[in-house]
Amino acid sequence: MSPEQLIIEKVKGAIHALYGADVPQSSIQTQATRREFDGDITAVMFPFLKISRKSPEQTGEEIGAYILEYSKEIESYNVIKGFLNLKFSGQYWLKVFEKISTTQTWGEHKQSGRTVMVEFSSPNTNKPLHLGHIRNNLLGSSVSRLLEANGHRVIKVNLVNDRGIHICKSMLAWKKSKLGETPANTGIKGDHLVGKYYVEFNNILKQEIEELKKSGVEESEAEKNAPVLKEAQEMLVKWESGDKETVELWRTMNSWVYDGFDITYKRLGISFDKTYYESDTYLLGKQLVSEGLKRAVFFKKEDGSVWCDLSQEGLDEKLLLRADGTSVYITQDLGTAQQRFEEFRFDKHVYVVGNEQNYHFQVLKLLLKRLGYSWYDTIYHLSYGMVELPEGKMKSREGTVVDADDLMDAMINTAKETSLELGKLENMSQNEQEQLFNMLALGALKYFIIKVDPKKKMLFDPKESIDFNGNTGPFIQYTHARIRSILRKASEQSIEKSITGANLNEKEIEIIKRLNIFPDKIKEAGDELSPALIANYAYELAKEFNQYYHEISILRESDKELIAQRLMLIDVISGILTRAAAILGIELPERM
RNA sequence: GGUUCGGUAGCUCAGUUGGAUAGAGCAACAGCCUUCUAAGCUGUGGGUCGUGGGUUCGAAUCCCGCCCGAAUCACCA
Repeated sequence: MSPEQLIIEKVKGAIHALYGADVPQSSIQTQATRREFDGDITAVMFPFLKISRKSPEQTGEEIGAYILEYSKEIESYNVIKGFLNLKFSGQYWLKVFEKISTTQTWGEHKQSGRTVMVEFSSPNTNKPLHLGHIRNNLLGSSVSRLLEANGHRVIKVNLVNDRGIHICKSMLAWKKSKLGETPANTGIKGDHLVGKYYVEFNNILKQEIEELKKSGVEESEAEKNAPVLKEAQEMLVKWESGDKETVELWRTMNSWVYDGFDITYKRLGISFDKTYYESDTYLLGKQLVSEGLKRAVFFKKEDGSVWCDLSQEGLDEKLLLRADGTSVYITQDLGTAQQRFEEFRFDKHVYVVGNEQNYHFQVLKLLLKRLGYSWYDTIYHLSYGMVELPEGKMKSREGTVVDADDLMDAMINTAKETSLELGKLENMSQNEQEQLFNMLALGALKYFIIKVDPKKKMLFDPKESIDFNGNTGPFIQYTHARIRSILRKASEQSIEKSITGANLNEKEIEIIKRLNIFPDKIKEAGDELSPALIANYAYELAKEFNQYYHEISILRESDKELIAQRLMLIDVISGILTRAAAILGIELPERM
């Protein structure tokens, strides 16, 4: 039972004994006592005044006195205004500490028997991954681990958008260049090479539009009628009709991209249980639409296109099939969702997709509901805000993006410079050093991105991201390295760690309280699908340790029992930090 | 215009089911390395929590109006 739950029981009992009334558990409000007051848990007295018919102070006094008399866990109490502050005994916290330290899986929850599918990443194959994708990937993978820690069976899936006009654009520009460039003959990473030709296409397009405008064509017309765009559209038709040459080129260029993506995913520490390709799924859903049409859930317009009227829900009409009978994005998503449900019978399906698609998912759920699927509400759109740069938004067409690979390289460089400056690596081999730089750089990047509430748009300031001081990933890594260093020294001197029953100081109790709420944090973060809560938790814990570190000398104490107990405490801290970091995907070094 | 989401210190962000004097980091300033790692610690300054009402013993938090910003409302994906 948590301290808060315990206090709720006690207060309930006290009110029953003192005033002969039963109050619902929900009316008993507790919170951690604020630092400036003496106590651990605070109960709010205001809701009970009608029952006690006394002042807030007097009510608090009476309840406090009663609890003190009948509870061995409570050491003292005080009342300030309507707040009853209760203080647990050191013995109580020692027991809590013992429980945490003997529970190997502290923070992990029992198997829930629920299956959760998480779709994330979902890249286009016409360009390399950029900062926005990094946020998506980091969110998706940390949310997956968070759900696993909550005992769910998690299936991570990726839906690769490998077909459509965008990839034709890259293909066309590549073909036109007649250079025959490949990753092998240029040494360029596959996704970057294809991305290069996507930018090239847009350059050609821009040029053609300019020329058309010079010859007197309106801008909007020029944008629609540029020859190169027509060519790309023709290419898409060729692809859809299975034209051998086009399909061959498409396969080749996509394979370059996949090789490139694999490298980036690996660096980011990301994997999937199943990968779907849109070229396989884009026709799915037509069946659903025609059934909906039969049952008059949808309707057909004169030109033959199929729509759903969502005006009742405050939305517009939504297109489901084009006049020529081909399917659109949402048709595909309807089919995919249904297929996945048949296959996995998930209890929840999380889509990690940017907030520019809020409307899309609103519609998707509504359509599934209209079609009569009872599981429509298990679909959850984890919508995250855009990543912006100090100069404004990123635009991949104009090449003003922060490339994922470049960014990681830059951060590894900074990690190297910073580490060498601080000069702590004398005893490390070249190989170990490289590993450390990599760990620090990715730790910094991951923490920087994950610590922000997913809903909010975030600003990525390169200057700030490479700062390894303060509320950062490297701070947590540093804290861990410090702890491991102490434990190494203790082990060299054969000092045992154990819980001896020595008195705990205030800071230690504070730390134990924080360790104690770790399982609740995991639960809360899992319910809200917000790894940011775990990031902040880890930071607070690390900060508390650093303060503790400066207050006392763990190994220089004369009392052997005290040393043993303190070693045990920091060992537990290191374990929890490691577990929290694992959820965030951050590796912690043994030394740095 | 409709829908959705944001607005907290100069900047980047936290803020538990509504609770006490709203917190971190960065930046600025002042201290702390003969001691287990100074990527650290301590202190100072910095706030009409967008705004106006309402509910309540009590509001950054809940409700309503307004202001500002973002995304979206395609026979693109």
